[in-house]
Amino acid sequence: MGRRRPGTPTLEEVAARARVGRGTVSRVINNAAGVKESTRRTVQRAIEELGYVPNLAARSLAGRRADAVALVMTEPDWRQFAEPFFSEIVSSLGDALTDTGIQLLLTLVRSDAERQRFLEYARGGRVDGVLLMSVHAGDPLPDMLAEARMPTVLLGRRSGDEYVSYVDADNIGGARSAVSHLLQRGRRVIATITGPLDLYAAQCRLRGYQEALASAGLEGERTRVAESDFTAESGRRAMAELIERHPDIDGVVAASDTTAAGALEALRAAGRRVPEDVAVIGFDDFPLAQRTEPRLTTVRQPIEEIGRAMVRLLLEEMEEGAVAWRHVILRTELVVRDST
Amino acid sequence: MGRRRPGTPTLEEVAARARVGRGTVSRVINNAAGVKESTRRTVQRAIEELGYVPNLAARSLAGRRADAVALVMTEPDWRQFAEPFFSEIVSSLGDALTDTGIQLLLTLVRSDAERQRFLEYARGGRVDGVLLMSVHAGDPLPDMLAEARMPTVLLGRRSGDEYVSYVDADNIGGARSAVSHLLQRGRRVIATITGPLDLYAAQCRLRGYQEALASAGLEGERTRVAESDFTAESGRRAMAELIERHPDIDGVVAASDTTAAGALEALRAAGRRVPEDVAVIGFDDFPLAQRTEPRLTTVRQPIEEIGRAMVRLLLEEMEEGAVAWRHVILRTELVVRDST
DNA sequence: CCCAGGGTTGGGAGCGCTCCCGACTTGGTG
DNA sequence: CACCAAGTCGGGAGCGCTCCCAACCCTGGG
Repeated sequence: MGRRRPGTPTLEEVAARARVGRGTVSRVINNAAGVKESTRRTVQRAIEELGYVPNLAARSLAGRRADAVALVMTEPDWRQFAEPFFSEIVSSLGDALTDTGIQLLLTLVRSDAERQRFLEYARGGRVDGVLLMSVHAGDPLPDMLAEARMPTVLLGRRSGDEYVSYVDADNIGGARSAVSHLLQRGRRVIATITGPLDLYAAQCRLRGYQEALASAGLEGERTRVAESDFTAESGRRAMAELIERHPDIDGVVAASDTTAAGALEALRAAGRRVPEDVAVIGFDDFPLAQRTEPRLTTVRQPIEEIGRAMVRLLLEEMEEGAVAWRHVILRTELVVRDST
Repeated sequence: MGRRRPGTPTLEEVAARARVGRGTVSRVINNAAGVKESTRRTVQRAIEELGYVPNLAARSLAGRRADAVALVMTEPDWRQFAEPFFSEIVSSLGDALTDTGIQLLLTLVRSDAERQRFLEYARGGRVDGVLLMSVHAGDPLPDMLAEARMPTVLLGRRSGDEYVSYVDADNIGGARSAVSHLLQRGRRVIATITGPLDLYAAQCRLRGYQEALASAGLEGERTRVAESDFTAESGRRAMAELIERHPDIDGVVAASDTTAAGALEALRAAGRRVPEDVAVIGFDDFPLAQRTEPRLTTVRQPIEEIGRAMVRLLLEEMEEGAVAWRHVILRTELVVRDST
C-alpha cells in the first residue's frame, strides 16, 4: 500500500526560510490577525517560493475539524440521480458553501456496505457535517448519524421526523394551490399523478390535492390518482391510464415537471388539447417547464433557498454541536404559464 | 469556528482496556498478521465496548495516505450531469472500488474558485488520486494535477493528451461500424448528429462517420452534419434541421442514445417511419435504448469496463507514484435492435 | 529615563495514529 | 536441559499542524 506522494514542504520549512517561528507562518496561512504587514509579506514570499500547501491531515488532527461536508445520496435507484432536481440542488448547495472555505463532497450510498463505509468515513472525522437528500422511509442512516452525534440536515423530511433537522418545501400547500387554481379555471374533474409514495414529499403532495378537493366540496375519487416515479416515462404511462379510466378528466396535477412533461405527451397522443380540453400543472419549476409545449404552469420550489437554508442549518449545528433540531418549511409559489 | 465533535475514544484507550499495547490494537484494526487469535478477540471486544472508530486524520498523517479518491466533474454546464452517462459511470466506478477500502468522493468544479479550492484539497493530501470526467479542451486542471504529481486518470482523452493516463472507448471505430451497418442495410444518404465538438469524443465519432463514408466511396457532405449537446431536446432540433435540409435522408448516426431518442421524436413528428424511411443508430447503449419506440440500434460503450479500467490505472499510479502514463482504448460493439 | 500595556513573535505540548525495532514467548531440537 | 527461530507484543519516534502562553518589542505618558 505504498500510497505516499513525494515530499511536500512543511510549515516548519517555510518558517525556517522566512526566519520566523512556526506560529507566525500558521497565522499567515490562516489569515489570523496579529501579524505585522512586513512579516506577513516575507512569509507569503517563502510560501510561494517553496510552493507550500498545508497538509490537511495534520490540520484536521490538530484543529479537530475537516472543513468539509458530505452530501449523501441514498437513492437505492441511483438513476434518479439523473433527474434535474438533484443537479439543481447540488448546484445551489455549492453556491451556498462558496465562501465558507468548506469543501462539498458528494457520496453515493447504494448498499449496506457502502452505508457502513461512509459511516466510518464520517465518524472518522473526514467531514464535519452531513446533508442527506432523498431519504426514503426506512433508511437507517439518519439515525446512525444522530447516534454518532454528527451534525445532519435532511432535504425533505420523512413522516414523523422530529429529532433531526430538515429543510422542506410546503408540499401540501403547493398541491392545494395547484388544485385551487384549476378549480378557479372552472375545472371539475381533476386527477393527480403522484410521485413514489414511499417518499414523504410525494405523500404530502397527494394529501394537498385531496384536501383541496375536499374543502371545495368535491369528491376525491381514488381512481383519479395514479402513481409515477418522477420520470417522464412513468408520467406518460400514468396519464394514459387516467384518461382511459376517466375520459372526462379536465385537469391534472402532476408531482413534478418531468412527470407533467410525460403527461403532456400522453395527452397529445390521445388527441386532447392542453389547456383547452385538459389543464396540466407541474411541480418544481425546472427550466424544463418553460420548454414544454405548451409551457407549463407549475408550483415553484425555491431550490436556491432550500440549498441556502440547508447550509445555514448545518453550519449552525456544526457550531454548537447538534444540541437542537431545526426545521424549515419553505413556501411554494404558483407560476402560471400556458398549460392551464 | 468551534467545529469539534465530542470526544471519541482513542486507540490508546482501547489498548488500555484490552491490556495490550498500541501496536497490537493497530494491527487488529488493520487486519494485519501476527496477532494471536485470542488477543485479537480481546481487542475486538474492547473496540466494540468503547465504540471505537479510528481517527482518519491521524491515520492519514501517520500513514501518508487518505484512502480516498476524487471523481471530478468539470462540466462548465453542470446540467450535463443529469445525463445518464454520468450516473452509469459513477455507478461502475463505485463498483470497481468496492473492495479496495477506498472512498469515492464526487466533486464539482464549476469555476476557477472551485478549481483552486479542489486543488488545495487534493494537494493537501485528502485524496490519493483523481479521476476526471468530461474534460473539455482548454481545461487546465489535468496539468495542474500533473504538476502536483497527483495520480490522475482521465475518462476520454483530449486531442494530443499523451502525458496523462486515460481510458477511452474506440469512438472512431464505433462510429465507423455504425455507418457500415447502415450501408449494409442499403442506406445511402446518411447524416450524423454530433455531440458538442469541443469534446474530443464527439470529434472522434464525427471522424469515424466521415472515414466510413469516404472509404465506401460516398461523398461526406458537410451539410449532413448537425451538432447537438447530447440532450434529447438538442437531438430533436438537430434532426428537424437535417430533414429540412435533406428530405432524402435515409440513415442517421447520433452521438448518443439520448440524442437519438430526440431524433426519433423529430422523425415521428415529421411523419417519417423508423426504420422503414429512416434508420437511426444511437451511441452508448444506455437502458434508454431499449425503451424507445422502436428500440434503438446502438453502439455499445463498455461502461462497466471503462470504470474498472480507470480504477485499475489509478491504483497502479498510486502504487508507483505516477512515473508512467497509461492509455487504454476499449473496443465498442454494435448492438442491433429495431431502429435499423 | 522608567514603566505600563498593547502589538508581535517563538516554540512547547499535544492531536491520534503507523512504523518499526527490540524484547519477550513459545515450542521444537540437539 | 540449553539453545534457537518463529511467532507475538510493547512502545518510542515521529507525521505536520494548531493552540496557547510566555517572552519580547515597541510606543507614549509620567
